[in-house]
Amino acid sequence: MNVNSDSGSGKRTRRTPEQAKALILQVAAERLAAHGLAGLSIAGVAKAAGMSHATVIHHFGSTGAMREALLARMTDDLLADVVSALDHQEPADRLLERLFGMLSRDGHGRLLAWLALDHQEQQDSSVQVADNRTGELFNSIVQAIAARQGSESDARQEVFLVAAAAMGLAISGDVLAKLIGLSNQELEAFPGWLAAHIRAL
Amino acid sequence: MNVNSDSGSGKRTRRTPEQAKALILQVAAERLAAHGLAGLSIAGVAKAAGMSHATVIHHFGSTGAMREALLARMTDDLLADVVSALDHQEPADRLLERLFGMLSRDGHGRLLAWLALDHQEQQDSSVQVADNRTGELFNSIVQAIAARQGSESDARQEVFLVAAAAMGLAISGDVLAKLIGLSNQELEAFPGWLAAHIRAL
DNA sequence: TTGACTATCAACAAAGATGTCAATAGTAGC
DNA sequence: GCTACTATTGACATCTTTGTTGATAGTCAA
Repeated sequence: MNVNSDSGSGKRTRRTPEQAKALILQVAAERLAAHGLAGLSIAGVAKAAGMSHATVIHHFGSTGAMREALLARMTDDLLADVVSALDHQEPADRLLERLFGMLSRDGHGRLLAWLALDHQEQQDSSVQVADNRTGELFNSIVQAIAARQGSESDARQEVFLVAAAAMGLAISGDVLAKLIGLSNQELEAFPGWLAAHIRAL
Repeated sequence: MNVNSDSGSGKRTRRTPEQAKALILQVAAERLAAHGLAGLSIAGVAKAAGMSHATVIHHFGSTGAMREALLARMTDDLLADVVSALDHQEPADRLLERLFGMLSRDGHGRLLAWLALDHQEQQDSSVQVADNRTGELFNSIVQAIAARQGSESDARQEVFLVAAAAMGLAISGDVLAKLIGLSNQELEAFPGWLAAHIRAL
């Protein structure tokens, strides 16, 4: 588990700030996937990374900042993946599969939702949950859809529907599927189903 | 704010267990709407209800049990509203408006999502997020849709889409709308738009 | 080698949440 | 009025988490 086998000796491992941040975020991502949101406590992450929690705070400033940095990194990955898929002109069903998959996997969507909920409660509008690159990506998708068919407003509604569904799927997909009686096969087929029907709109 | 102006005097207000539970849940609901999920701490609810937090625990057994009781009450309201709308044969767009509205209002969807997140992390499957009445309602809706058109599997996917979108909307509707560039008008029109296009499927 | 810089750490502080317990005080029934 | 029952309470204990601080120890440059 421990990245550093430092435990016994009194030696300190000194890293560059970049290395330290990268290590911390990597461990945090692993813990998010393994232990869920509760795994993102400052003490837990620090211990798993083989350092004191004071060090983590030293690098990120606060627990919240660390979590947002993690979200930013995961969102970077997500955006890169979507952009790459768009560049390679993958079909819509594959694209939705990727999007839904990445949001559901490794707790990304849950972290996003959790931070969004947190920010919603405080009127802390200074902190941005998602940066503007996400907005630009959404915009370009909207433009692409609108160019091919229908009005721009319809395109926005479409994208909004997909995005909202993706969030809902990531957060409570299992529960909803169970409630509705969706089989595992049907659940897996959902992205394809949605892509097919959205294309038909 | 305080329900009881008990503060100064040493008098105790003795309630029946039913009255106490009802009062606590009402105050909890108000606090959820006003202060968000953080407002559901046992101490906070108790103080707002004008009683000691030990009393709250006495009635519900634990903090988690109180929150689930609140969820159950809110879900009851939601189901009752949907069932009533179904009985009055309201058009689909009105129905979706109601559903989305109730989930977005008063933090209902957020509480639902929060509990879903919590339960997902613990493998605490003994606790049910939603009781089986919800499942029955979903099932009857699926049957109704399937009877009118298409396969039952398609109907399940449709219902699943709407449910997931509703959750996503409740949790991060504002953020998503901002990111996508959806105007307030378009956001309000979304339920109607979705109803129209789902009916066309 | 020396010194400045700072990443790192242990210890401490403070806040908050959850839950327990023994004592107290309403209330209903006798 | 008296008694049994229990809703209510303040005080206490415990745990978790976040954040601070002064000291320590790598590292690089002069």
